[in-house]
Amino acid sequence: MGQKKQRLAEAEGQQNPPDTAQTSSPKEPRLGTLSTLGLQRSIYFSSPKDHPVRLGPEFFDQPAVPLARAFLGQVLVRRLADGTELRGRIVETEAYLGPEDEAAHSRGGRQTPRNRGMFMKPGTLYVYIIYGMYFCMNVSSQGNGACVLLRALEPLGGLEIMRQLRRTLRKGTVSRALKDRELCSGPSKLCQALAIDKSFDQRDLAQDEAIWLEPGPLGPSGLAVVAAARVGIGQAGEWVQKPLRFYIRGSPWVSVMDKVAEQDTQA
DNA sequence: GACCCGATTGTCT
DNA sequence: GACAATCGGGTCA
Repeated sequence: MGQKKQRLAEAEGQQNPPDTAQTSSPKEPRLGTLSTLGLQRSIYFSSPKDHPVRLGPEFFDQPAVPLARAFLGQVLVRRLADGTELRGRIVETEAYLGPEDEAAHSRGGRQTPRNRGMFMKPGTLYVYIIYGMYFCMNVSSQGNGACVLLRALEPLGGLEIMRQLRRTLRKGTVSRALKDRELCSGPSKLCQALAIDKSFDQRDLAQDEAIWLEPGPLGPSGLAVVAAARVGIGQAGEWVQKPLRFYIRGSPWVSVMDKVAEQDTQA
């Protein structure tokens, strides 16, 4: 319990980050991340003319579980029509394994117009509508019908824009200002905050001009990662319990913490 | 067509 | 913690 308060306190302390919509923190030099990641630039990074560093197709070409882990710590960037860049560090993901995974939309090999993105090349976005009013964003991985759901971000830049987007897209009328921790702490919240809708379905995260992934200051290595059961999958038999949700331990930005899983992962 | 359900969120108690 | 909101997509007749 005190632990939670401490996390909250830490979060508040980390808040007020300069709301630098277009720049990354000077304390977090991007150089060095490549070696931290243990990746080779020539393989994992491409450098389109206007993006100095973005994760290329090879990054996404791995099975869902390692890809879900690899996403942690990386920075999702969304460029709006006016050029504003919104940034968030990925802190929580879920892996969906494909036909054999009873909780996946591709279970049993089902392929429909809606979930086509799941079967497209790794890095393809699969954005769908849930509960008639929210969006969820997945990224196709290696493996037919397998993908990774992005569940939560630590907002890094463009917080005020995110707040506006969340405010205007939320139902209801006049509402209080959202705290930073409420901006991207859920799969549909992050879609709202980054203005991601159905029009992003089947786009290529490795190529698109409006959305891409940059290597994070820390990358996934060196992070303590918790593996927990996925959220919100009711009837999927044994698949309900499988530890296919991954989040950064201690991060106050995740949507749901799982204390039991954290203890199990501790060892 | 008709019907049912959902990888969620926000509000109220 | 319980529950309503809201509608696209999947399934079945």
